[in-house]
Amino acid sequence: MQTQRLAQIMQERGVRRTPQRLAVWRLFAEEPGLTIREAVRALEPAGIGQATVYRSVKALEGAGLLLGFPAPRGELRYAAVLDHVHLLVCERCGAVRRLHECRLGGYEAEVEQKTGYRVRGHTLVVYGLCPRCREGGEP
Amino acid sequence: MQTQRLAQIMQERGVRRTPQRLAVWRLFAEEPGLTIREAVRALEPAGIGQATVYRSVKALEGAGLLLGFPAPRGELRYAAVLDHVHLLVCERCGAVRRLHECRLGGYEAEVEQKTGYRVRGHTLVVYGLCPRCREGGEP
DNA sequence: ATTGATGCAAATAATTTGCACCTTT
DNA sequence: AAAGGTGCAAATTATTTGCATCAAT
Repeated sequence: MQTQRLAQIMQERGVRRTPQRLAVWRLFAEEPGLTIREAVRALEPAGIGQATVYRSVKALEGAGLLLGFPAPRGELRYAAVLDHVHLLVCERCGAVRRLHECRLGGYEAEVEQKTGYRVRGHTLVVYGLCPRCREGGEP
Repeated sequence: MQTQRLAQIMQERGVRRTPQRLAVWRLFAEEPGLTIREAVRALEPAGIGQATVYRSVKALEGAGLLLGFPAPRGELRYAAVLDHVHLLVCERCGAVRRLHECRLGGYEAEVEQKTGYRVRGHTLVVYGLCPRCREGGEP
């Protein structure tokens, strides 16, 4: 995968590159939309302690390598991010897809002008029903 | 405030209009960017129990009247929403502003076409530094 | 009247911390 | 070496639940 670029970014941003953090990131890259708790369970067999998972998520999130987003039921779920990612989330079954177009470059500049904020990035999550759930089938 | 429209939406969506829920909504309208826990503390003097606050937040969120968004430090914070709202969040001090333009109508339609999802809405959170924090002053 | 909401207190689950030891830089 | 990360178990916080009672439709 883009392990290359990942390592580079970690170095640039002063986040130590440990096997545990790589494992955490890879998990969220393979299965975007997991809960931290779910990640803890998934990584337990690999001998990674829960405290480490929590700490890694924070470190990676702080470095912009993981994106948290609120999911139905008030859960906070995460997805791995390298550059810029928009997500499409099914409200019924929780499926997560990535969207690759971004129309917001100009918008960000405009916001900077109007508000005086220094904009660093944004999070866009589009919600709806995936094709299967539209049909009313089981999630 | 738009208590009018709020009541209407609650009725339409089958959410009972109780004084507690109105109080919860109003709090998040006045101070967007609170944590549920912070709301619990704020509403305690009014005699609203914590279980009620948690349940109200879920109900209002389900009805699209409250929007959750991930804040720095992995916290999930909420803001009141009537129609469609975009948020601008300061990563340093946590200040929250509303943004009123939305360029994403066409984008949603396009996503529906390309993905087969039925899109219901979206959440946009723009992150950055507010004017005060840009200067490096205390939050 | 019926159905659903509230408060309280207790139960459960999620997250953080202290510490000795091991890894990255 | 120095700085920081890890695992474990314990401690702390956050969230949910059961139940009797009350309020909204």
